[in-house]
Amino acid sequence: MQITLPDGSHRQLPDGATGRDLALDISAGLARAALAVEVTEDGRQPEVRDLDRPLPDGATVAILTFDSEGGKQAFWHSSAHLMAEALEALYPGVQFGIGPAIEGGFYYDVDLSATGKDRLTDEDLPAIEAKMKELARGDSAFERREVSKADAIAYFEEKGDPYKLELIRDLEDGTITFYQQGGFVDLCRGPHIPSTKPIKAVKLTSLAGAYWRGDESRPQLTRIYGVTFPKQKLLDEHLERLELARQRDHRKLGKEMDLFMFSDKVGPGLPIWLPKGAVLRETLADFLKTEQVARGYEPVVTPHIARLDLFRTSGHYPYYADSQFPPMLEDELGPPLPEGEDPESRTHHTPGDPERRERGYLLKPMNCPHHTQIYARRPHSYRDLPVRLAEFGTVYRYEQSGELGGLTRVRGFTQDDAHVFCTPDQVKDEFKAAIDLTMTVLRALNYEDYTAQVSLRDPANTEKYIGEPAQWDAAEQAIREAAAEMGLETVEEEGEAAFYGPKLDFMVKDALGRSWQLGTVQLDYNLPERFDLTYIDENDDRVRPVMIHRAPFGSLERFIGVTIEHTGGDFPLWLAPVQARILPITDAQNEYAQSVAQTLRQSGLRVEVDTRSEKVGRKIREAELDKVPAQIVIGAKEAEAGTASVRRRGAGEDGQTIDTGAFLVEDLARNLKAEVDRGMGRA
RNA sequence: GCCUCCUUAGCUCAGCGGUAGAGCACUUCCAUGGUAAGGAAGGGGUCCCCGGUUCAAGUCCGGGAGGAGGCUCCA
Repeated sequence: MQITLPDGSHRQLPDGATGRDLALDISAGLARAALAVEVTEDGRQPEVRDLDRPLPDGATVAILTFDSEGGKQAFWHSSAHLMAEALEALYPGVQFGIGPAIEGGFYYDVDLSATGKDRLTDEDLPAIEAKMKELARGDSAFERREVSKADAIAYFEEKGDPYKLELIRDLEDGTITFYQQGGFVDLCRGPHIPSTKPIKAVKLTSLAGAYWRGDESRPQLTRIYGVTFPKQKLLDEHLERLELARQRDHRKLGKEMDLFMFSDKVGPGLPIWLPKGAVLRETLADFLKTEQVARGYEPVVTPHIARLDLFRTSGHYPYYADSQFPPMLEDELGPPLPEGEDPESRTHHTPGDPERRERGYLLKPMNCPHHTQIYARRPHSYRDLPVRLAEFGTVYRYEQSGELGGLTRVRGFTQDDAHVFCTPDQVKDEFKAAIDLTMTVLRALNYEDYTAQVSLRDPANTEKYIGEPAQWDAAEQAIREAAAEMGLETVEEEGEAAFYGPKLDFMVKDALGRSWQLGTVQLDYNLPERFDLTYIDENDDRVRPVMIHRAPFGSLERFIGVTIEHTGGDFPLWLAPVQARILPITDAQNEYAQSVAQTLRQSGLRVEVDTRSEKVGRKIREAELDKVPAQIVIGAKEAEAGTASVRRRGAGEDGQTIDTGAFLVEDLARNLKAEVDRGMGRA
């Protein structure tokens, strides 16, 4: 038989040869490192398979080692099985859910209720790790076996594992495989590595509760997360990388750099912006406001609350009542309370009952309902459109307590929101313009590593969306076309749409690799309908406008949180809360330093003066740690000559130039100001 | 909301039944030093909150609040 390698070369092997045979044919070293193979048969998707399965004639085959993604996945998946084997040895009777490989490791969901062990804690993990290493040294092969559905069911009924049985019942007969290593048998599609032996370094990282099949109404299993490596050194490096990521965590940097805080008394998920953090917000907002003026947006300002009726019309209330702060009720117009019900309970959540027409106010969860009222204040001609209303609007959402985190998930946040009201003909151009604005924003902050996601309806769950299916189809198609015409590569995600329409989301990753939605452009045919918005077209007919919701940052909170991590706190000059710090060498230069600071401030720069009686070395060190981009050293020479020496942050590392030289103070001010303007795209 | 973990000085953390500790920060004094930490002295704590066990509780037990990582949900 003939096998093609990824480089295009061919190998002749005897019929029935396996991946291992192929690896051996190439080199003994590769055979030792080989974990699995990736097989591509004519015209099919590549498939990762066990090393010891016979190869199909004529296929293209890549040998996978731990260096490849597929190799890692097989390695970690096998590690999950190894952990399961260890758990079964330590806790007989343990029942298993699913145990997949994930990005950066693996987990297994287990139910310990039948073992007498009521719960697992961190202290139990080292024993499990030790057992895994012991079993791994036993060098048991992962053996694949095809079984009939009946046999599979019989096995797990005998074993008493209801979760596996449920999984098997959903599978088709004839496609079921078991894998066994040592005494442990698991239902598994594979692939696996040949044996447990390469699993040398093991770290179980955390415990979490996870509902069976992600369903809150089903039992909660214990999820054990772990990661393994073929060498201890790789594990050490992995842990070191995690530690470095933690150094970039915006919660840590935000505290160190004095950007924002939380207070128990103010409340969870309600960030408080400190002076330096407020500068970030305002600078970003100014940057966007300037862009928006150039793009035909008009600013508006609306209140933080509105009558419940506004949100009844918009559909936010009562359907999303449990993710909103409880309404402020004035009185109740509905039927009397049922016998025995505490009237107090009615002053909080009263979701879901449209007959009970409470009167009151709601903290706004979105700005759009308010904006519809601005549009609706007078009749519009098609000649007026598009109308683009922009507001940095602060909204409040009652996120579940377990969901809150730093600045990326909060309960009160400010959207750089705008709503474009346009004719159906204008939708595509307006949508494209919003994409362009979002990309401009991301470019200004040097974001390159983002993905654009088309968020679509969940076809299996259409009742949670408002509006007509035909409109949804049209809207989803319009988004695809606009993105394609903007040259944007997109991925499509079902079930991620807003309840009122599909959207295009810009996703970026944080320091820990979690993906967050920042910018978003959303298409909405529904609110115009609900609020009966119209314009008069060329034929003097009343026609529905289309609404586009868009927020290039998404929210200032999340955007800044992610940007802190993206930059590691090293903000570009235009964004840095303190752009320059003057460092007099001795107290004798303090006065001159103040005059330099004054000159720079008059150019609009944010400047501090470090007048402490410390050595320059100390002042420079601390300016570096505070991530001040321009450090301006002033000694007797500068004071004499009317100049200032500039040291840029990061200088001195790797033998770089330490200072960029002495400038006349006026020139320095002009240079820095020009750099700021360039950064904001206003050169 | 559920699971696991955490909460001690402004910050980072040690202490884990017997009168609260370190480094940094802060204050004062000395030193006036040219590109990443000069020296000395000093001040600073309801050990998250509420109960319980104990002669004695940051320390053990229960409950609560807040935070972290997951799960679920998501406008």
